[in-house]
Amino acid sequence: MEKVRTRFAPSPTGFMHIGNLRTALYGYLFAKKNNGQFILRIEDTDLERYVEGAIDVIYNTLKEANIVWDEGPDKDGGFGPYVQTERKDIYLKYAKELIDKKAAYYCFCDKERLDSLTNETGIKRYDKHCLHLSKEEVEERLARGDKYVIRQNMPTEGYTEFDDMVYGHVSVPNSELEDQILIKSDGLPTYNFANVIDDHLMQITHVMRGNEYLSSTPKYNLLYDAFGWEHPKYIHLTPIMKDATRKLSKRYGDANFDDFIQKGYLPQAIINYIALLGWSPKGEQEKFTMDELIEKFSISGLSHSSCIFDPDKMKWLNGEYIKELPFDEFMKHAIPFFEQSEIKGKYDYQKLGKLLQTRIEIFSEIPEKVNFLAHFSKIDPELYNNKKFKLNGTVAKGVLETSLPYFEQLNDWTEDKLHETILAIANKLETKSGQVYTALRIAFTGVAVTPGGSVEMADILGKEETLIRLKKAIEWL
RNA sequence: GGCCCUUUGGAGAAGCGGCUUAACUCACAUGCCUUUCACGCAUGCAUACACGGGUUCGAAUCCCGUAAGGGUCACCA
Repeated sequence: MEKVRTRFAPSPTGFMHIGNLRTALYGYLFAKKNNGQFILRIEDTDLERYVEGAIDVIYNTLKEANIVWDEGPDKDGGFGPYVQTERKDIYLKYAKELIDKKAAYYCFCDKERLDSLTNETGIKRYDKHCLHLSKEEVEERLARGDKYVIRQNMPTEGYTEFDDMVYGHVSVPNSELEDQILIKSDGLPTYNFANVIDDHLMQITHVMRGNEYLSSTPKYNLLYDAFGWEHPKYIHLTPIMKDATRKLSKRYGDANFDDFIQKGYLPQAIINYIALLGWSPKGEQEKFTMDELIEKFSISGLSHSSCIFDPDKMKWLNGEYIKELPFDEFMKHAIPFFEQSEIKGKYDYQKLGKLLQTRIEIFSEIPEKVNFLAHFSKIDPELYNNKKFKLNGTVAKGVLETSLPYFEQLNDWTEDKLHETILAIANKLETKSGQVYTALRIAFTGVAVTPGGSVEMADILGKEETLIRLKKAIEWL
């Protein structure tokens, strides 16, 4: 088999959408699976949509996601340049070749005439008006400097067919194909044209892209045919939806890679999750490293139908990744979120981190999980009610009063000693230790749910503050 | 509207004519563990093959039609 070469060809519009990232991922996985190359090409032919710094967003996202390109604007593999605006002259040359072959023609129609072509259903289709211009007239108008575009001359009858590696055989009537513009009046190629030229020149063997291109694929093949070039293999990917009828898009918010990173998702978790969206591996494994993804990836696992992005499942996966992070790695991600919380600068982040690592699925949950520490106000006696430990406000009061002197006398304020102390208190009271633990935990924190038990809480609060809180809690009872 | 594509429980999906009284994962529920919550482990719920016709001894799996959803019909990609 020939060497596999795939490409990711984003437009620099400023964001890396999850759907785009998935397209890049699959292209990368497929290339690497087949020991091939993955090429990054920048499609910036739409000057109006160009956003400053957008190329860096693409670079950074791919790097964070661990998708490495073998060739690209910054990495010449002999097929450059890899930025379309830098290839402007190439396209024009090929367009002229097509004109010589009568597969394309100059068109001078202005916007008004084009608008007048609109039919009763509101759909306009170019009527090949300029195809019939005489050679002399064309040359005269060109010499005069008239604005022009170059259009592809489509057949009007018959069918154009192709085989897609996921959808199978697709057949489209040629009457549906418009004489699309190849070169715009600003001299730059349209996406459709530049794509064909570049994919051929860069020797791309497999074209992976969203299935919005499925119905225009015949146009591409007609272009390849006109040049006498071999078609690439096509792999069209289903869209990722927000719900049954709406596509996931940045307009509906938060579908960008960066947004997820900022919320505290791990790049590998995002990659793992989107790999599973629209592709399913053979076995039952769902958690994969990039290398495993490369090894397992196959076109046959690609889905035919659109899928709905499930934030819950991505969260769960992210939680799995968080749990297996080495602790110091976990803390590196966690610290910025502690800094954003209300306990900023107070309490031991390390100790809290230990408790939190199995309790969060995304890092941004940290503030809401620790903010309670910054508040301590009158505790509702109802909070002490606990059937299992035969606990209520009255019982709790006794437990707390008995406990106070024990803690006051405890100088070695460590988890081990705290445990011993609590056991001693339970012993003294002749009650279950759980009753003491629970009463104290409520007294120390004032909330029903905490990320750790009474010992951990006391340890984090420190002796001084623990005693203050304990005394207050007794008062409130 | 024309054309193209798609259709398995709430979500992702396996299934490729008999092994399917339809796997697995998330979500949800319950139990165990346990000083709360969570983790972990176990069980369960959902009672899902869009609908209608065929073909076949036999269909989620093949064929046709209908419906619904998506895409496309730009000097945007």
